[in-house]
Amino acid sequence: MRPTTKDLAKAAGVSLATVDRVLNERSGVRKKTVDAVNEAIDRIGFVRNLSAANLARQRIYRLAFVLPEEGDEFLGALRGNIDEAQRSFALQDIAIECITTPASDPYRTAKIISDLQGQGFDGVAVMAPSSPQVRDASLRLSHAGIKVVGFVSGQQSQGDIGFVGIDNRAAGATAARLLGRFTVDRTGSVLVITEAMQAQDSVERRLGFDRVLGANFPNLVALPSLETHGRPDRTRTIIENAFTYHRDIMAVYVMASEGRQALSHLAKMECDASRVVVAHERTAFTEALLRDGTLDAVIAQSPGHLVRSAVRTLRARIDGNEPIASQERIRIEILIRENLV
Amino acid sequence: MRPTTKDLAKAAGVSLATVDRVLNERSGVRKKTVDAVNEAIDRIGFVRNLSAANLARQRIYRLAFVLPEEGDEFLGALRGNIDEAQRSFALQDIAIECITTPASDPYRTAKIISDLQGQGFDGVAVMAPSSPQVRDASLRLSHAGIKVVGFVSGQQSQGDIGFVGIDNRAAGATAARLLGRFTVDRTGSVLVITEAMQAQDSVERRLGFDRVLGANFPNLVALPSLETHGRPDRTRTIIENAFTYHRDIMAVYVMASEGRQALSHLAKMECDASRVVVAHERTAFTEALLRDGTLDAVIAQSPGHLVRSAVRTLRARIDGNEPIASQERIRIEILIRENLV
DNA sequence: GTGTATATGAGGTACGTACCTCAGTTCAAA
DNA sequence: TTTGAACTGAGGTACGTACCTCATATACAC
Repeated sequence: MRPTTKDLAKAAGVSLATVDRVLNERSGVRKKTVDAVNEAIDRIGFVRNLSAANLARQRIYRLAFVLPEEGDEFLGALRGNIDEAQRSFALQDIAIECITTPASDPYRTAKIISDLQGQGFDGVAVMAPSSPQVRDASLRLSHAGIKVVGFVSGQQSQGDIGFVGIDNRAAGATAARLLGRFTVDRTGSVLVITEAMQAQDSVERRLGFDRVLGANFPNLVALPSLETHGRPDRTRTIIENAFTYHRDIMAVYVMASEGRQALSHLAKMECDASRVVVAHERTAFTEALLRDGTLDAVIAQSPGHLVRSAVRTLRARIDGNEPIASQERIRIEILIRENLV
Repeated sequence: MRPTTKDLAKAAGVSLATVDRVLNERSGVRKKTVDAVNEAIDRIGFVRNLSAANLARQRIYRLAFVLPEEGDEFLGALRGNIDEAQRSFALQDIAIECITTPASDPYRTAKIISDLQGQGFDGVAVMAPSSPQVRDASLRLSHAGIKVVGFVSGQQSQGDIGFVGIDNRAAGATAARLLGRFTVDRTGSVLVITEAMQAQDSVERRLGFDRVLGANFPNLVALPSLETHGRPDRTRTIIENAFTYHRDIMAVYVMASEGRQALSHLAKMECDASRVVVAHERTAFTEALLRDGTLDAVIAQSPGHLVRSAVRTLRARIDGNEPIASQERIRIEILIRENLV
C-alpha cells in the first residue's frame, strides 16, 4: 500500500496540518520543518494520490485547443479527435474547449491567445503559424502560469513552451528518401507543391527534403516549391504549367498537410504510372489514393495521438510532473498501401 | 458538473442506498426499481466517478504479463517498458507483475497460466506461442472472470480473449512491398530468414509477404523460409549455404522479431551494397544497421505502445468499458534512416 | 388481520486529500 | 519578563463512492 499523508506526518514527526501546509506550499511553516517533511517524502517514497486530491479540491483541468478556422481534412481529423478526447478525458476531470483563430492574421490570433488569460484555463495547446505576435502572446500566457504547448505546426519548443508534433525536417527527409528510392536511378526533376512557403512547417520540410535528396539522389533535381495558397484555380494552373515546362518530372512531393486540391489534380492527370508521388497526412482521401496507386507513400502523424499527447503533456505540466517521453514522442509514420491496417 | 449518485437518487426517486445497490448489482432490489434507476442513469447522463469509487473500495487492479523467458532485444524492450509502466500506472492504482514461462514447452506454459487463477489477478496479458494448451488455459482464466488478452504474438483474438499487437499478415505484406520497390526491376531471389516456422507469427508474416510479392513483383522469387532456431552456428551455416547455392539473391527478409544473429552475419558479409535487407523491430541494433545502410527498412511495432495498450485494454475490460479503438490499434511502423527521430 | 419475507430508506464510517478554524506552543525582540 | 508574531497541532467538514447496519415500508400468503 502506498504511504498516505498520515504516514508522512508520522514519518516527519509533524501533524497532518503541517504536512498539508508543506504539500500545498502554504505559508507559515519554518524552513527547517519544510525540509524535514521533504526529507520524509523521499525517505518513505510518498506520492500524492492525485485522484483523491482532485476529488477533494473538486478540481477540473480546463484546457483549450487554439486551432485555425480554415483547413480541410487533416484539421477536421484533429477536431474529431478533440471531440473524442473531450468525452474520454471528461472522466478524468479534464474539460477541453476548442477556440478558433483566423490563421492568416497573426495580430488577431495573438489577441485571441492573450485573451485566454483570466478565463480560467490551466493549459492551452496552440496551433498557429509561427509569428512574433503569436510567440509573444504564448510566452505571456506561460508567464501568467498557464501551461502552453505548441501543437502540430508553428514553432518548435521555446522556453517554457513545449511542442507536441513531429520534427518536420525529419519528415521532409523521410519523404525524400522514399521518393528517391522509389524513383530508382531515373534522371529527372521533382515537383514540390506546398500551400505557402512562409509557413514554418513548409520551410522545415523543404530543408530536410533537399538535404537528403541532394546527398543521396544526384539523379533527381527538386524544382522550386510551388505555392497553391489554398486556391483551386491557382493550384490547377501551376501544376499544369509545371508539367508543360518540365517534361522530365519523375516524382511529386506534396508537402502541404492539406494537399487535397493538388492531389486531385494529379490524380486526374494520371499520366505516367511510374511517376512517384509522396504526400502528407492520412485522410480518407489519401488512403483512397494509396489504395488505387496514385500515391506511393504518405508521411503521416496520428491526429489521435497528437491530441491525446497534448492533453497528457499539459496535464502533466499542470501537475508538475514529467510526461512519459517515449509516449509523447509523435512518430513520423510512413504509410503505404499494405500498412493502412 | 457531472451528476453524482446523490443526483441520481433524486432523479430516480429512490434513496442513495438503493442507487448503490443497483450500481453495484447487489441483491434485494425489485426489477421495477432497478429499471427506474437505469432509466434515470440514461436520462441524466450519470457516469460513475471511477477515481472516487476506487478510492472508496481501496481497489488496486492486479495485472500480470506472461512472457517467454528467452528472447533478445525486442523482448528486453518489452520488459523495460513493463517496468516503466509499473511505475507510471502505480499512480492509477494498477499493479503489474511479470511472469516468465518456458516458451518452448506449451504444457508448462499452460500450467503457469492456469495457476494464475486464484492468485487475485484481475487481468492477464499472455505472450506465448499459440498452442491448444495455452489457448485452453487462457479460455479457462477468462471464464473464471479474469480478463485475458493475447499480447504481441500467438493467436489473434478469440472469444472473450482480445489481442494487443499487430496484424502480422499485413506486416509481412508491408515488408514485401518495400522490399519489392527498393529492389526495382532486378530479377533474382529473396532470402527469407526466420526463427521457426511453427510460430504462428512467422506463418502469418510469410503469407502476407508471399501474397504481395507474388502479385506485384514477378521479377522476385522468394526462397523457402530458413529457420535459425535461435542457434548461432546454425544461423551461420544456413546463411552461408544459401548464398553459395543461390547466387542471385537480390534481397533478404529477416522475418523473426529477434533477428540479431542473422543480421550480424549479413552485416559481416556485406557483399553487394545494392542488396535490399528488411527486418523487424526497432532495437539499438537494428537502428545502427539502418544508419550504416546495412538495413534498408525495419517493420516495427512500438513496445511502449504495446505495453500501455495492453494495460489500458485490460483495465477498460475490467471496468466494463470499451477501450478507445483508435488508441489501441497498434501501428505497423515503417522505419528508415530518416524517421528514426 | 397477522405473520413473514422482501424492499427500501436513513444514516453511519471509510478511502486520501484539501482546506478551514482555533487553541496552543515556540522564539526572538523589546 | 513580557509581548507579539510566527509556527504547529488538533480536529473538523468536504469531495463521490462503497459498504455496512438497522429500522421501517410494502407485498403477499395464510
